[in-house]
Amino acid sequence: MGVALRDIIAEYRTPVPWEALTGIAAVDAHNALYQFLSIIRQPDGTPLMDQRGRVTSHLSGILFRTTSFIEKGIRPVYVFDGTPPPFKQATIEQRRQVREQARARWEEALIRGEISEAYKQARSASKVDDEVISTAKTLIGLLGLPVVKAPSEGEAQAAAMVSRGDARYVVSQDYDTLLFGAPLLVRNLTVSGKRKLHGRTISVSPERIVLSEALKGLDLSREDLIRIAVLIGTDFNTGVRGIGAKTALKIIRKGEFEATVEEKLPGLDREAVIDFFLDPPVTWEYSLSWGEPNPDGVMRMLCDGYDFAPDRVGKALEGMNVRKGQKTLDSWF
DNA sequence: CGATTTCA
DNA sequence: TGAAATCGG
Repeated sequence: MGVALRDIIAEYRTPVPWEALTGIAAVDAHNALYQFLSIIRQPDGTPLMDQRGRVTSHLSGILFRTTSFIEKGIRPVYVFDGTPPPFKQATIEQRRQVREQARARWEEALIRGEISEAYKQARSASKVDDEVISTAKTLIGLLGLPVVKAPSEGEAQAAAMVSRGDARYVVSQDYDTLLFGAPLLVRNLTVSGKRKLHGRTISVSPERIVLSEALKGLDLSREDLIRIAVLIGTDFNTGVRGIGAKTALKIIRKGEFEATVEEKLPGLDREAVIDFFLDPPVTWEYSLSWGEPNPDGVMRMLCDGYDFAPDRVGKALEGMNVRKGQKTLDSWF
């Protein structure tokens, strides 16, 4: 779900204009899908669904964001998760329980007629399941974009692809990719530039975090940053209750990481977690090739399959380079 | 969230 | 016309 590094990383975020973001972007697919699933909902928490009751929030999100990226000169490659490491199991189980509780609370809130509470719980009940992943991959393929399947964590794979120079930056809301060594992370890469916060609409713009700048500014090595994350808690270990990013930073500065772990996190295999961040399983067996979008295939999938309105899908596709295959698109109107 | 419509 | 409201599936 992401490491709570925000309190020490925040000052190294800098606004970045869209024009500076052209080129290949390694998108943390799980992060994007979760975002879509959790946010694209009705006020009572009901997600977008087709007539058969299948969730379509993520398909809407991918379609419109991807076509918009292409128009802006951004070439996204969606990086998906592979098999999680065994020591992530506790986190996975805990999240499952949180989701189940949220689902129950969602239903209860609906019965009481508490709409905003229902929405909040529905968000927490979101799950990026196999169906979401496979339908997302199908749509991404029809849009002509490459997909990379990580051997393990998608965030690690995306970071490695940027390190190697196959992509310019990672797109994610989470800071975990920095721990995996992503040289450049871009957050808030949302098209509308608006977000609802406490019922108010605030404007958000893309921001970048350059890992080397953050490490230099904090006077930390990447391993130190990982140690801070371990104290706070990561996807692979629970942190110390009462220790946030600021406190963890002080502990690292005083050289008390080992002692703190011994005392507060007994039984934690800290080396295993640190090693995983420093040298995670990644693959170089991928090919980044952008094909032509298949407008007819997209229309068939979304309109025939999931009850999307042809005019809206067609309009989104027109923004892409559908010069070829224009005839097939016209035939839908 | 992103697109579209409504409203001041 | 631009920001706010709401629609989409």
